[in-house]
Amino acid sequence: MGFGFDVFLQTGLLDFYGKVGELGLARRVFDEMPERDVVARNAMVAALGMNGFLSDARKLFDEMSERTSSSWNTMITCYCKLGDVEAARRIFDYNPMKNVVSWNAMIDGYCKSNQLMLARELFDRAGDLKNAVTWNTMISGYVQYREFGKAISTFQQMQAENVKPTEATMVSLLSACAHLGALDMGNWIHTYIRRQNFKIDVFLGNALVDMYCKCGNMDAALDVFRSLTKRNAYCWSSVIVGLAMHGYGEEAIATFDQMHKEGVKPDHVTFIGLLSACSHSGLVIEGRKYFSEMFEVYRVEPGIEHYSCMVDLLGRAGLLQEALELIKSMPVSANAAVWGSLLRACRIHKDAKLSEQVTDQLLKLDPYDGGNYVFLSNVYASLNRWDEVEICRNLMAEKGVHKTPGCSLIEVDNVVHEFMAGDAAHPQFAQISAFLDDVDKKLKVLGHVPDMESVLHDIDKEEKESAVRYHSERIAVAFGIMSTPRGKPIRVVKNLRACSDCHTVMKLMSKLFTRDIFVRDRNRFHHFRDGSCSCKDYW
DNA sequence: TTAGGGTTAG
Repeated sequence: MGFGFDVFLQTGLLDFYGKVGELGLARRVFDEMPERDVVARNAMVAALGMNGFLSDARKLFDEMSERTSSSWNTMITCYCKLGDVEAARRIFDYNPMKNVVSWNAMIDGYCKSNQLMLARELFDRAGDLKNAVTWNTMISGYVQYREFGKAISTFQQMQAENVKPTEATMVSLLSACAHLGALDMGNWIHTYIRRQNFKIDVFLGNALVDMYCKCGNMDAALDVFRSLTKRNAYCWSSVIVGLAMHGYGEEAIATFDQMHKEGVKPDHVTFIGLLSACSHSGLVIEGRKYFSEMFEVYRVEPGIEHYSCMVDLLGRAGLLQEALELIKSMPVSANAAVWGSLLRACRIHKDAKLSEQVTDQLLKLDPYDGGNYVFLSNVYASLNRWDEVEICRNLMAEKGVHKTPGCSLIEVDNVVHEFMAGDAAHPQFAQISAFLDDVDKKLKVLGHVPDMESVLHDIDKEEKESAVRYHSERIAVAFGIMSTPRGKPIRVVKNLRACSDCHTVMKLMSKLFTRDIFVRDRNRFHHFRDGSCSCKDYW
């Protein structure tokens, strides 16, 4: 008995070392084992493969006189994790002991290598063999590639086939809701979680917190957060990012201090949240302090996103020179996002001279770099340099880069409706359009003059006006007001930043219709109420 | 005791 128990313990230790990346220690345990059964060999194959020694893993696997289904599945997983999905597929096809784990590992391998079609093909071929993990793999694959609608429809299919969802299913679905801003569905999932008595661990807890933050219900997010018995850096970061998005700068800082007190180490995402919180609330002194502490105290290396937050913070506060100095001191060269932050600040503070200088810097960026096309084209357009705009657009077409079209989402009666800028595809578009015309007339009476600054197309004034009116968030909000009961808050998610004219119109609409309007743009939440916005026009 | 699914930002 004693002998067998030793092997049992040693195998556990070997597995542990393999999983925490201590391959040397794993090897030593393996070499010193008096008896190596198939379980120990499987664990060693996994330890080698997962730590990058695929050929050693393969050699050990090939030498095994006896194999279990785990042996085969370990090889499939190792090949997938190291990016050789074709090799994994060859093992999968050849595997004489194929079981549901083999299918799941292979489907996940396709998902993780951005081959969703192949994943779905296998998923469909798996037929009745599928278990909850198979479904979860497919659903999380869709969420990872931002196919949120497909994730939800796959979940509905899972329910139709009477497969019981698990905590992992809920985590993926909540992530989809967070991205879509689908609060009603998120609430439904939370209720479902309670009814099923699912265990709310750090994964599920964080998914709930994040969903409530991103869907604009900060109170519910904090309720869940406070109820968690265990919180990791993800949970803290989600709350801090959430508070930042809602413009609660002081609260974000207090939360960060609490995180520090509880001994949870912040990561780079935590600092993105913290610094953007300072930025949204104009907390310059605090922002400077945390930026310098992030490496000195917390050993988190500032990345370009953190510099971007700081440029934004300093720029908004009118410290344009300091922002410029910071850009010059960056260890990596600035990208369009960083220069763009400074350019926005120049516009707010009406510094034409620096604006010109920054524009020059922007124009020096590589036009062949995909990320720069759109920004450059807008800069040229603002200077009325239409030839260059044309060149940028042609380059974009040539390279197959397309400008991200403005897109807004709104959930009405458990259905997420999607609107693109100037989009006439929605079945109720005629009514929406008439409604917006009517709103326009009312706003003109109130003295609203459309601001065309953010419509950078070489078109005449009248066309510009209609292009503004049909920005996606405006269509979505109009649709929301038309299709929901009086007094119900409107919640819209937009993929880009709100333009200044839409921002003004939203304020007026919140007063005109006595509605709370929440718009989550790329940067933060705007809560429009009674003619003003929670961002205090500072965004 | 060995094999498969889950979270923050971009």
